[in-house]
Amino acid sequence: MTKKLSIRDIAGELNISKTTVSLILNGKAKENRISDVLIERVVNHVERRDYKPNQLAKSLSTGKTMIIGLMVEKISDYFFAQVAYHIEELAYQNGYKIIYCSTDNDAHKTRELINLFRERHVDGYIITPPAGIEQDIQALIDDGLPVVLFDRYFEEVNSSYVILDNYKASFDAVMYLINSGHENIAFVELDSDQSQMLDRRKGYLDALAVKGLKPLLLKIPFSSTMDQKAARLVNFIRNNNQPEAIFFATNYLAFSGIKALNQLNLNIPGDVAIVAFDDHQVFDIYAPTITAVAQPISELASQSIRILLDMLDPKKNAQFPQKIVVQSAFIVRDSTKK
Amino acid sequence: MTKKLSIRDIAGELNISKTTVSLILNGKAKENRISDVLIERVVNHVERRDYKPNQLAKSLSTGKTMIIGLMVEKISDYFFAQVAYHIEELAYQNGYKIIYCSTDNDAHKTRELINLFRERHVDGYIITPPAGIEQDIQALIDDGLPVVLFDRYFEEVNSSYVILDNYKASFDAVMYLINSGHENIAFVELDSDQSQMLDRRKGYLDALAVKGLKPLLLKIPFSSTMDQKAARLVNFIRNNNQPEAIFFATNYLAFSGIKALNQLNLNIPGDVAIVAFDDHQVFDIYAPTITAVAQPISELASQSIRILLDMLDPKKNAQFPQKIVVQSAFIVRDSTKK
DNA sequence: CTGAAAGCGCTTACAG
DNA sequence: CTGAAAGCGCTTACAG
Repeated sequence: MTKKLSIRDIAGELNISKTTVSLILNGKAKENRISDVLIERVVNHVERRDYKPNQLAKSLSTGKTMIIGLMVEKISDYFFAQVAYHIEELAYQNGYKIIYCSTDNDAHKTRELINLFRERHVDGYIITPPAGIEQDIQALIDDGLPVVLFDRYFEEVNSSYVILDNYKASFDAVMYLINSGHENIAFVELDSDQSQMLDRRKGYLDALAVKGLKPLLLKIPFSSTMDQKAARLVNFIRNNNQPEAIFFATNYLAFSGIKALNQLNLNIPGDVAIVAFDDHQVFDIYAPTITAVAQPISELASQSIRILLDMLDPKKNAQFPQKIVVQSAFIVRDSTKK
Repeated sequence: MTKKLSIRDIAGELNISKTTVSLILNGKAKENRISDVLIERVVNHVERRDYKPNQLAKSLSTGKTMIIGLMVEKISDYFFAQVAYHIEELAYQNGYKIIYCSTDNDAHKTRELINLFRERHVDGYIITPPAGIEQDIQALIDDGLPVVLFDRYFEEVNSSYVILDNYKASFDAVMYLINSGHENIAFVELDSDQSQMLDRRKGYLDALAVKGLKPLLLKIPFSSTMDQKAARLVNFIRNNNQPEAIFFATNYLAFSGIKALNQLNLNIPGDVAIVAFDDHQVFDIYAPTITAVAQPISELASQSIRILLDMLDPKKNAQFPQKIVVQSAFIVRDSTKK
């Protein structure tokens, strides 16, 4: 392993000072009135020698790491994986790297991860926060660190965030079911009081209320397995006179629901119509295809990273916090055909 | 934002030197015969003041970043997302963080990413290499950097790797189809000469050869969309006298295949039996459920990170390169029921 | 236009 | 047992 080149080597080879090299490399040559000839000589030489400044040393003296911490609920979940993929793209395009991790929706784990990221001096944070992490987010903001919440937010924390208009998406989806002639419509959700769930539930309840229909809710623990979820659903469907339609608050809940319906030998949509919140590649392939509320993934991703980059760039002079609410698309497929 | 505590502050507050604090914090107190009393005083004080050493400064002087670079084909792909999730877990447990990125199977992009990681001084690399990146991998190894290839490897590069026994998995899957009475068995693969594809193809061809059956292959470009893939498959099935069974070399190819079969109104498994390489959550839910070759994801992940950690820890004194070949499980479901 | 020098916050060989 | 000092490789205010 050949010794890595340092700025001192470059300066030495050129018989000039490190300062001059550094200024040129950081685009501050003009404002220091360094001659074009010298600039070119340095740039050429750096290129020829393939010199790359040590980012660690750079970070230590500037205080910037050019790293963004991305904390999603679970990176192996299709929705979050897609979002992460887009955010990564955009971050790299802007010279930032991503360090990511999964919170597993666990406040304790998330707290430790935030501390790790702080120790690493990441420049900014994009977080899908679990319940119970409010104070840590507030502390980040109080310390002047750029934070964008994503997918959900906290009423009591005045932060930037990017979320879906969950209420409207849910309301519209249920209205569609009602207008298709269904009356006995169940809502299957996670056992969680996070903002996105609350809004989805509220949309469901309000839509039913418009027509004076009776709600029927099932809450399922986030951390249960697919089979446990399916088992709960089997019971739920049996014990509740087999609803005409079921609205699932997430796509993996919908998968469990499909499994349950198969176990009960119920036909979709003949016996039970279903709608999933969050689209999935497979919904378009399943027989029948599954009607879904689609989140605009690339928009969610690009808004989040855009806000963060704006925060990171004082020249932008943007106002914060920015609270972005994005609209979903309702994709009608066969699982709701009468 | 309160000024961050530094080791000099701690030393000052305790009226001792930075050296002593540093040695104690790095567990080198004993070998420097520092008194237990002092150790305790320092540890307590550090705790009380909640002092966290600046990792950047630490990295600059030690040359270690405690960061591992993880480059997968596409983080939003279910298989890679799962593997990444496990690797992340294990890395964090061992005090390492992960910086990840997707190669998109593109050598040019991957080359840039490797350079970025090098500039960042990541301590080690886990990579699913695209074709054409052989020399860059070799350069990494030549420079003494720990590298573990994953999912595929290069004949011509003598590196550590962790892969599936693709040949055997494929051979066995096709044998199962043959023994179930199928003769006209197609293989749908990616248009790629990477090791994992070659081995899967070879397994297929050899299994057919055993019984003297005629192969029927379709190659599909990696970068096509789901719909483009499905369209190709529709043509393929039509033009080839509708094979009795189709073996898909990846799970997303299988999804395209299912879509194609649905478009053709063909029944699974009545008209066409199917098997997918790489299991997927949804295969267990789809009606019919889909027979698949399951990769042992957590084993693949844990072996990869284990080798890398061994490389990173000279005390382990392990031998390298290590070449690990892991066995798959064949999960029979309804899509191959006669 | 350019360079010497201090500083970022650690680690560690060395001297006592 | 403990501390002063050099070094990791950058940046940047300051002086000329």
